[in-house]
Amino acid sequence: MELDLDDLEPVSRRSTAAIVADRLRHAIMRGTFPPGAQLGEVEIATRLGVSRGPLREAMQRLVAEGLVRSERHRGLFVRDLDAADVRDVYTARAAVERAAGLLVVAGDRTEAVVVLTAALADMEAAAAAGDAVALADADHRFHQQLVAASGSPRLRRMADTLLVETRMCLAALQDNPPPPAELVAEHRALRDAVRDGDEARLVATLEKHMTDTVARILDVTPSPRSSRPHPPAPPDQPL
Amino acid sequence: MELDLDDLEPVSRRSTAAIVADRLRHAIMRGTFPPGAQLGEVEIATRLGVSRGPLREAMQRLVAEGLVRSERHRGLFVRDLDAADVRDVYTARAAVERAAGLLVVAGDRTEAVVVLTAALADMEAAAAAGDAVALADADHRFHQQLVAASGSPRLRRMADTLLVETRMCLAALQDNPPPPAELVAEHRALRDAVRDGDEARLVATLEKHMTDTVARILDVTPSPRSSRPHPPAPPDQPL
DNA sequence: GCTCGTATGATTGTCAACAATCCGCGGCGT
DNA sequence: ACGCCGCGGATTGTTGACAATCATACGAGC
Repeated sequence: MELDLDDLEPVSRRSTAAIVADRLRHAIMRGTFPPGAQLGEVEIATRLGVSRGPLREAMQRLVAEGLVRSERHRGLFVRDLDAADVRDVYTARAAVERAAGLLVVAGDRTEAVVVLTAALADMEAAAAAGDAVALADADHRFHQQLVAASGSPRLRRMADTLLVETRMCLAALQDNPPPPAELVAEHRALRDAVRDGDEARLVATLEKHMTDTVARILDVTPSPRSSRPHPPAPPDQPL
Repeated sequence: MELDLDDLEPVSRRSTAAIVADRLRHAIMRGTFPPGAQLGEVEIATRLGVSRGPLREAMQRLVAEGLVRSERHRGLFVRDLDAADVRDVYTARAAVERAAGLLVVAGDRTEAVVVLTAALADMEAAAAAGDAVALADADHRFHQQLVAASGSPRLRRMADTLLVETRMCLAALQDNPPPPAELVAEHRALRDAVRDGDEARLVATLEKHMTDTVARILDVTPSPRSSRPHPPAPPDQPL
């Protein structure tokens, strides 16, 4: 008796707080609000067309995610990440994506290969076009769908949060983009490892990708203009 | 010129939203609000002596953590976890605690051994006294401090959330406690692995602990009174 | 007898105003 | 000239009330 009504989403959309949180997350990710910037409640509320009530709820959600820092009677500020935070984000990402990758390899990986290949194609296209932001978008989607393919909602949520923080880091130095060739090559290696179902190679490639990326970020951080080869990891210099 | 004023917390305490979020988290953890229960805003707000504004902010924080589920114009409900969620919590915990354990072993593990030994002693005392809730508390603290000793704030936050969910699972079947002897033994093995700095043994012990625990939980779930040995993992039976 | 439409009660979503607190600036005293 | 004190402006924290929405119960119609 059933038609194909399987995937009809009910009209009851999400709460406005969730929508506002998404909007703000996107804005922070894009760098619209630079790290350390104060988020005035009234301005943002009026700009989004909502009152301060829902806006504050959305802010609390972002605080729980660690994207904004709340100082009592001072205001809400976008968290600025120092070098230690960058390393921390990538160690956490390594832990989450490793677990997700193992689940993907252990399960049905055909669908995963499809979506990963699609994201990889977008990366290649963006790299060819020299579009840094599209490249970052595709990179983001690659890792997002890798974790999503694991079928673990908790790993997925953690990865989403961490990926937003990753974009925050990258937005701070988007004038100094990573070499697209290496990036694409590393992701292709990841896709290949998933395709072949090679656990060990997937894990090794993933961890190498993480350490490489954090090195790429931190090496160029201290002085964005000079590209000296390898200053041995400055202690804690802020971005 | 400095006295020992290092750890003086400023008078400006945290926002009330954070406080009520902590309070609610504790209540959910203890099982005061059973899974699936509706959380009436006015009742809880009046009971806590705050208005609905801060309470809603705290609720959004808990929603972001995945502890409560919000249905638009219906209300807020404590998330009830089925068997798949239990497995998911423990796979995520395994990923996080594995990474944290590796960081601990790679770094200065003397302090970690101290706090882990203290938590282990509490577990032994609770086990000897037959106090199930104290045992669960000590267990909680053991894993919490293991991750905290890694020095990674993001792993710490993830672990805290996951540990609360773990307690939610356990609260649902606290009338069917796990055998204390095995629990203590496994944690002692974990502490020993950390003490000896044996990466491989630590990881192996950790993953065994996780799979053992999830098996303990799911085996007794279908019919809490009958303790048949090993029904091979019921597909998705709710708690 | 069953189903559909309607009234009702309660709960959530939203808003605008009030109170408390903090930062920056000018004036005063030393 | 330097430091302390108080004030003004602005922002956040909180509150209570209003509007929108949904679940339930009851009665009419087929």
